[in-house]
Amino acid sequence: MATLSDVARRAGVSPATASRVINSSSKPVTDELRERVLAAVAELQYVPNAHAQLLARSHRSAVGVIVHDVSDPYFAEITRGLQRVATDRGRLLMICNSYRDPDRELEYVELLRGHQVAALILAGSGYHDDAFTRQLNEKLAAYEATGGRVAVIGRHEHSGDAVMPDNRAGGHLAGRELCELGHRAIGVVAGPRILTTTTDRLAGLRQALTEQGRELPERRIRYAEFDRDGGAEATARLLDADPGLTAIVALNDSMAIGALATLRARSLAVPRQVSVVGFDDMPIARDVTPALTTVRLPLVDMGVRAMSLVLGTGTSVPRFEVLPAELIRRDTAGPAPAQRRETAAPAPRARRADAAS
Amino acid sequence: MATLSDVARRAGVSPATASRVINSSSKPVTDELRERVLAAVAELQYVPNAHAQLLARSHRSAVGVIVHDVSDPYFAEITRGLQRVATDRGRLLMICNSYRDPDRELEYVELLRGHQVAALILAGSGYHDDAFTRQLNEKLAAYEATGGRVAVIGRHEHSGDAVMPDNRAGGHLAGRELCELGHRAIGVVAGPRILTTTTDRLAGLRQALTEQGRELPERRIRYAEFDRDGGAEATARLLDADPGLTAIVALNDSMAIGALATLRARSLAVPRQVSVVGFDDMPIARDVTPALTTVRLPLVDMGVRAMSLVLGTGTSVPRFEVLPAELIRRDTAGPAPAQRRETAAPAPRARRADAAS
DNA sequence: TCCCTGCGGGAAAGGGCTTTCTCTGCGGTA
DNA sequence: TACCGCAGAGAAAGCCCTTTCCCGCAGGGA
Repeated sequence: MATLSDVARRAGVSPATASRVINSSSKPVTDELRERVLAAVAELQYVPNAHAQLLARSHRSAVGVIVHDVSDPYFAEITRGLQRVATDRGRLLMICNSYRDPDRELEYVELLRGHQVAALILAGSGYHDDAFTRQLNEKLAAYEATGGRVAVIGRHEHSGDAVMPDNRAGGHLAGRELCELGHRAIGVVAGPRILTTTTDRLAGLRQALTEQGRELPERRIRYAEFDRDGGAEATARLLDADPGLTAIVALNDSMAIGALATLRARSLAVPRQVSVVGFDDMPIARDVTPALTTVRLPLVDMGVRAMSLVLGTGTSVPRFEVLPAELIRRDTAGPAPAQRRETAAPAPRARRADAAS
Repeated sequence: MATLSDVARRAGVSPATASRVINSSSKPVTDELRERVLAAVAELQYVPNAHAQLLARSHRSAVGVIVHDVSDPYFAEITRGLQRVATDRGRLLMICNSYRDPDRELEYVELLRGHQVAALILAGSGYHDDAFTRQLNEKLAAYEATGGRVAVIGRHEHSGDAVMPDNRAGGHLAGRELCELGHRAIGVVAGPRILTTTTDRLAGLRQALTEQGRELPERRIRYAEFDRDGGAEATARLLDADPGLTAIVALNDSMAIGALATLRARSLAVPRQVSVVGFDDMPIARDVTPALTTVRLPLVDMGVRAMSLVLGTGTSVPRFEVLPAELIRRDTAGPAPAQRRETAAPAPRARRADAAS
């Protein structure tokens, strides 16, 4: 690889001058030398060694991001928001997938710190695991102590800046909707119980049912992986245990899609026999058939906010933003079947949130 | 940030010794000093500066990847394959999204070269743009000249190692299937015409139709963005121009999903009135309703192969691997409607490639 | 007792870049 | 004419590590 001194030598100038030309520094350089340097750069196909640059420069510019899995639409959307702001501000993003492995998360914090990122963003559910949470907080605190900025998305156990989707309110929306549609036998297809996202959404759901005089016994909940296959499998277990279920809440849309697959395989009509409500409103939700009724989270916006917090001026008080959830009514949730319905169907209203395009 | 000399000072040893302990070098260090160093590391929360390390060490380890968009399932799958091999070999991946912008692609090649990646993988369609192709090849050649390894996935215009899905054969499969089902009025929802992927798939499709005595006039092709909305929009234009179409080939699954949305919005039954065939077989294809008949590409495997090529021993002859396409029959392609059907329906056969799970 | 060997440790030389500091030479002012 | 100031270039000091080279010392063999 050609180095800066190669360029300088070829142009017949000092490395200092070459550097100034290449970085268009404020220090003036005569046009003639500038030309010579530029020519040498082109001839040698010179590209500065980024590591040497980062070492020599003092200011850090890249931002580290740790997500569960970028290819999961939930995180893809959040990442889109992060990217948008980062690109606007000329920041590079280093994105790492933890695949929901707490140890890997810890490792990545170290790795990114080692890469001298200016800020760190952790997106995705926290864990009900005190030892891990303590360790993570220690590492984050150490990082912040050296001037690093930290923001978390969707996890409340860290003390720094945080952007939180209102998971609890979202769960509540889903629960209330199904109650109003007259459902009593409601099953839940949940993500891993160690995730705070799971328990938060579940808590809101349970609260809604309780308010309506229903309840949510443990036997109507199945925990599985937070993905399509997990949802399919949990739904199967749920139906095996209680064939009389008239509604299923899936704690994210991927699981909801799995639930729909299982229902289809068992020839249960949606929503005539069984209603389904998802969570997140990822893009594909409107394209499955029937289109998925779900709880929308402003995913892109969450990313935008988190990145803005972290790149903005730091305050000593950690900021905490809660972004609202919203119920999107499409076609998978309908009135409970008559023989099981307990209350009158609600007044008619527009049932579709968005037209097919 | 604590530095190595901070650690060394605190432990009362030289930086050399500290470095040896931290990197568990082969050079022996007495247990006592080792302990002291480790203690100092823990107390100071020391993390080595990755840039300094990379500068000091000679060997490059990270691998750069340029894709159109990781959150696009096509690339998500490829990336999964890349990751798998990279992780096995202890390599870090730097993934960059070009968002199908050739200039950004060029920039990223420079950027990754600057970051001293050991290898570079470009995934995604090439462009019908000679000036760009030449520039890219120059940059890649310059990189290879300094010992870098390069592999491309799905683009044939570069001379190095390449992994190619058989786009042409895939197009042929889709075309033949629809011909055998008796379709004559076949429309195509295509990606941007500047992409080689588009033209390759189109060429195979056209060949199949020609072989069956049909043809594929330009007026039955609509070009649009390679995503869901592009597919929806192109399908609408196609149907407006020719309402008598009995089949639509979408040149990727995202577009196919858009096509299904448009057909649904126009109350055209799939596959009774209009058949649809997609391309890629991304995971969601089996979960839409009706489940999507599509051409499967071994996406994960493509990633695995490319990474293996690039991390394997280099040969002077560039290797070129073509991976086969396969038709996956699900529920969106059926016999042409009777009044339009031109040949007898084919012999009955199993129509579903995979059971609902 | 002396020398050689080998182990454990440190000094120091990079690695490629940025940036401050220094130096030279010129034009302008008193 | 003497001096000051400044523009433009280079020298050199880091940035933080790794790794080679070298040194001192203890133990073993002659």
